[in-house]
Amino acid sequence: MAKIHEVAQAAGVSISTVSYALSGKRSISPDTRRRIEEAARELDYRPNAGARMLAGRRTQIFALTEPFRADTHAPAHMAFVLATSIAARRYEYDILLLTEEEASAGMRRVASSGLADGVLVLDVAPDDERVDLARRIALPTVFIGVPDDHEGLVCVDLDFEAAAALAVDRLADLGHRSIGFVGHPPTAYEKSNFPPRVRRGLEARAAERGLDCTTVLPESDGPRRAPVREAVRDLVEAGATALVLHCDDTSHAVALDELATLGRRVPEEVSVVSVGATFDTSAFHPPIDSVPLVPSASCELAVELAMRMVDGGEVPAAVHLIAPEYRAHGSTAPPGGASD
Amino acid sequence: MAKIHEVAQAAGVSISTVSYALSGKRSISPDTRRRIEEAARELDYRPNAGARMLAGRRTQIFALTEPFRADTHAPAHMAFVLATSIAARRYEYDILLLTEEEASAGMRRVASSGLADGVLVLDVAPDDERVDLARRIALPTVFIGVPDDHEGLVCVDLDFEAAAALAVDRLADLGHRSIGFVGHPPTAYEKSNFPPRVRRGLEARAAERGLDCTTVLPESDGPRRAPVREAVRDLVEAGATALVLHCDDTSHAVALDELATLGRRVPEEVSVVSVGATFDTSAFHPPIDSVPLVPSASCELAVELAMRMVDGGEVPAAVHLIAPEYRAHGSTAPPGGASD
DNA sequence: GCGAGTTGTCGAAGCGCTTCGATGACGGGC
DNA sequence: GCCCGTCATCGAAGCGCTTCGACAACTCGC
Repeated sequence: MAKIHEVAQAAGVSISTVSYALSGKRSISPDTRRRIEEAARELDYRPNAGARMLAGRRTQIFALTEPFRADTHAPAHMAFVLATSIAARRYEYDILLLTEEEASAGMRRVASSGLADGVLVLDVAPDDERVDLARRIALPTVFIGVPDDHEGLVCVDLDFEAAAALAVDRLADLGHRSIGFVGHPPTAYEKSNFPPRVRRGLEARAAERGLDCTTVLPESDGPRRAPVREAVRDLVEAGATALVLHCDDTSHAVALDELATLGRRVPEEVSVVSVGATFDTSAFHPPIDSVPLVPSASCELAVELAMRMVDGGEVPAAVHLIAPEYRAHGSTAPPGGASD
Repeated sequence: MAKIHEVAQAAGVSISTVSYALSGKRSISPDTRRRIEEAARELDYRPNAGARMLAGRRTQIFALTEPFRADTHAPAHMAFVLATSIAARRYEYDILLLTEEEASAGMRRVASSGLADGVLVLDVAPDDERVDLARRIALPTVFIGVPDDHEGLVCVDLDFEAAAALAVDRLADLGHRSIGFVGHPPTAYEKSNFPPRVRRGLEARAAERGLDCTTVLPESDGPRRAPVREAVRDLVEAGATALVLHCDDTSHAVALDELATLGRRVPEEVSVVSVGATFDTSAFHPPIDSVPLVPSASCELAVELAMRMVDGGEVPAAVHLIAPEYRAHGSTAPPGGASD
């Protein structure tokens, strides 16, 4: 743990010169800068974190609150944590984990001890307790997800309504007139904030385009996922020529498996699109079209907004919706037609 | 963000008195202490993190490195992260996340900037690159998991060999003579460090007890998990009266489902035990006996050891194995006998 | 009733860094 | 050739806390 003093000595300059050379906050002659950088490298110098926090007024840390609820979908969650961490590192920021009940107490603690420069809120519930807290603490806070009451908050999220609409448009454009929607289990529509948005967006656009749309929210159960299989069978037999899926990965696989069992080819006989649920639908058999969740997009924007707030910039309290993107993998085609 | 100065003023004492009263490092008269605590509460005072790091020589932060490998099992991983965080909070420590490639670069960075007091290493691979690094940095480091080369390291882990042996003993004691082992897919035996230990422990103890033991490592595939079903069928038809499972949750459920399909009752006709894989086997149908992974046990011990090292205590470089525990849920019985 | 502890409190010295204001050296315009 | 502006660098003042040593004010034991 070399100190700035040693670097200064090695480079034959004062410590303030070292500080300025390394931070770039004042101009330093090229020659001096080179000597300093060399000395710093040689000594593997990094500013002491505590001293830096105290003297500068940056901690270079964002707190990430994530209440690991019982219904938390681990893989998706991990993807978001990871994406946030990576996005933060781009700005030389580290992520401090605030879990569980600690989510609220931790936010308070971190705010009043000045441990973090900002807070990123993950796994947002419709009636999230962290909403009130965010309004009270004087720390830049960004929600990744949209709580019901989001007045005065900065939120970032995929535009789930538009995502669903995009899928509907694709199918409508191809000529489908009757589609089926396989959603999450019913409870998900109370505990999380986005499933209802997908459903709403889907049904609204389907109505607009004059499509017949049947929604099924199969219960989750054992390894057989009988309810999902049943849902797929019912929808297809009732005449749906396309399926929109908004459920977990296993249910996706099961739905495809059931279509295969029924002898319905994808996309020749049934088109399939996944909306706002999975990350990589190209690994399914067959690969399926999707309007995917893109954790990096949300997390990068969230971090960028947080950075702007830390830097004293103006960030309007608003819901920042990320435009969805359609990724074709060959699982849609005109009804009764050929692959597209 | 009240400062110690304000608390001192409010309580009518000097700042050093406040510091001592709050840290308990010197005796303070009960009356003074009360006044100080009251003032601190009133002002919602918390020592500034940066100042504390600088002046004390504690950051109150542990870095947690977790390289989110592609084959990382998200739910298990999350459970460990969570358990670590909770264990750390008991000592008033926070967790700083070091992900991905950042795992190594991050360890170096954190060590030389003095951002953390110690490092906890998660998701350890047999040939983990963090091993060398741990030996070089002058920061207390504890591995949660055991790399092949662990000389000079402090490691904590469930005693997987003993866990497997425990399951074998249970079955042997009940009178089983022929058991089947359903493991993870073959690749898991190269990338992770514990599957081989389970297998080794199981086969060794089975040999000791004179049991006939057949091992199958079914490939992982689609939602049907055909290989697992096949494995279960083959083992049972070959005469195994008990099944030891060391695979993911879905495979557990599939195995039970297959037994049901085959009309073999658990535990009357086939006993089933899960070893070192799942957290809660009581939710299966039927609930099954297990020697579970207990993230909290490993993580608590890891944190405790790290704390001891931070406090300058002597912690021998060694593998600290946690004794496994058998949890009965009624899925084992004497072969061809009644439930136990 | 006096020296020797004890106890409770205080002032001040850092911890390692950032940043402000000052200073000296230099160059260009007139 | 003088004045002023720029540029590169430096010294020193904190940032808010912990901790060391000092020191009154007591308490005892004899």
